[in-house]
Amino acid sequence: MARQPEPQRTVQNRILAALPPRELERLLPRMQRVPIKLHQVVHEPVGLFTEVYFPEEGLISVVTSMDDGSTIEVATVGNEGLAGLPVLMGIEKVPQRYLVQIEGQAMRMRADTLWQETREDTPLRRLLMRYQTAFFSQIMQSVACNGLHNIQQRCCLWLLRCLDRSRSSEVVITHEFLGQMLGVRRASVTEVLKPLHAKGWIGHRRGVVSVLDRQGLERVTCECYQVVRNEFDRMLSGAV
Amino acid sequence: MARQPEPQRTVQNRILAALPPRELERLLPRMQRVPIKLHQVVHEPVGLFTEVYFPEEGLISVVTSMDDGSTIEVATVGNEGLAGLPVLMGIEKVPQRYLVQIEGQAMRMRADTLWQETREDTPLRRLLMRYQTAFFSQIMQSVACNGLHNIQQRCCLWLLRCLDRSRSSEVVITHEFLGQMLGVRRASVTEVLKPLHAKGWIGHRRGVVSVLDRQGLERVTCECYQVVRNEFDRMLSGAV
DNA sequence: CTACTTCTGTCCGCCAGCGTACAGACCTCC
DNA sequence: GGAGGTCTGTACGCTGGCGGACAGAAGTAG
Repeated sequence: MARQPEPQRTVQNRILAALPPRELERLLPRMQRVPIKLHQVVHEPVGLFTEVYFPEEGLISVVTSMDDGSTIEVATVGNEGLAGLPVLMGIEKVPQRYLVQIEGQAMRMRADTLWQETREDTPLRRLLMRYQTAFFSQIMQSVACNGLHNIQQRCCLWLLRCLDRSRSSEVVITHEFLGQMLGVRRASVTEVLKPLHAKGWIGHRRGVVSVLDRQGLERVTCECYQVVRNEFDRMLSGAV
Repeated sequence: MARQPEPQRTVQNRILAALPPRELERLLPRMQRVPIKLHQVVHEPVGLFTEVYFPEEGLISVVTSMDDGSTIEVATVGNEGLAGLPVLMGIEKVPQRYLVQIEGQAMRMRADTLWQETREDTPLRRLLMRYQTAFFSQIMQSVACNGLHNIQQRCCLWLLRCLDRSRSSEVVITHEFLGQMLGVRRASVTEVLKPLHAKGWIGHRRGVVSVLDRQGLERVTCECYQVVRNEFDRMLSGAV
């Protein structure tokens, strides 16, 4: 698919896009469209949240580390959301790392601007609160998923989520890194990918996994994929 | 420990207790102190959130079920929090079940009252937002915990959390039920409790686990216990 | 006291995933 | 083209937890 240069006017972030046009117009000057680069760290556990990101394309992972050095992804943020909810809550520091998993671009806003813009009952605040609830559901579902589902299911889930946020069907990631996202050994990743490859659902290149058959993956993923998707749709569609 | 009848004036819920006195006084008439009974369901996935609960004593679990009938706890709410955050967000339905795990009492408020009271930038809203951020951290830590830690660690963690919310050291629960909270087999619970019993850290009665040695449990639990505790303290203490 | 239910302890074989290790494949840079 | 780093495939033994089952213990109702 040829990459079309986006006109600056349309925003691809679903929250921003849902704003009343005049409100969006008012806010646009306070934001900047910036590229988000692979493995760029948007927030460190030690630092302050000085800026927030509304992704338009690409994916930001929220990752936790344990004392023993093991890491695991605890949430993802794509064009349906915002990386920086704590700012909305008046909090500037959280113990998780936010890092870019898939390249793309995002609308960036200063943290204090967001804070000002959401103190009153504005359309933006309403939308963000709905998003927040869906985000809660996403994480809660992940708690359950990590407790109940096996590596292959979770690996497919992860690939599908990436796919939804990427315009390409190629995911740039090593098995080692993917293992860190899933909280498992590198070798386990290789092992669960093998049968998927054998069935022709995915392709390989060094450091790249490409999805060839979405339906295939959807068949072996756990229900968590749909549950979370539905919940986001419900929240962003305006249902109570 | 003899159970003292609480004077109606003091609230044991940490959020309410942190309100400015006049604000609390204003809100008290809009709340009711109610007992919360073992296994009482505070919110069903199908129903509406008509009321919210600020627990004073006892514990409310947030539980998710999968299509295959397996269940697992995804969060807990004690006297540090509120069961009903989605209401704050203008949402009335969530796909999780809220059920009482440890008896006690809570301050109950109508959902629409909470909504009205938190539309503006009130002290209650500020506190709830801080709580919300800590709650996010709790759930994220649980995602990691379920992905990385073993059953014994998680079981101890669960017992400790109960203990923190209970005035007694006895937790009324069957292995079957505890298994459902942890997302594991009933027999696995029996197995991980055995060594704890052998070390004299816990005692048994049919349907009851009593904690005899906190320190012992803390030694084998994963770091998640402290991480979450610290995060709640940080949020409720007012740090940014 | 008896009958019945429910809860707990235990045991079996089994398998997913772990830790570890090593060799070959791939890419990049010189 | 060659050297060196990095990524991937695979293998081996081990263990934690599973599914399933059953017997005995502890309550409960009659």
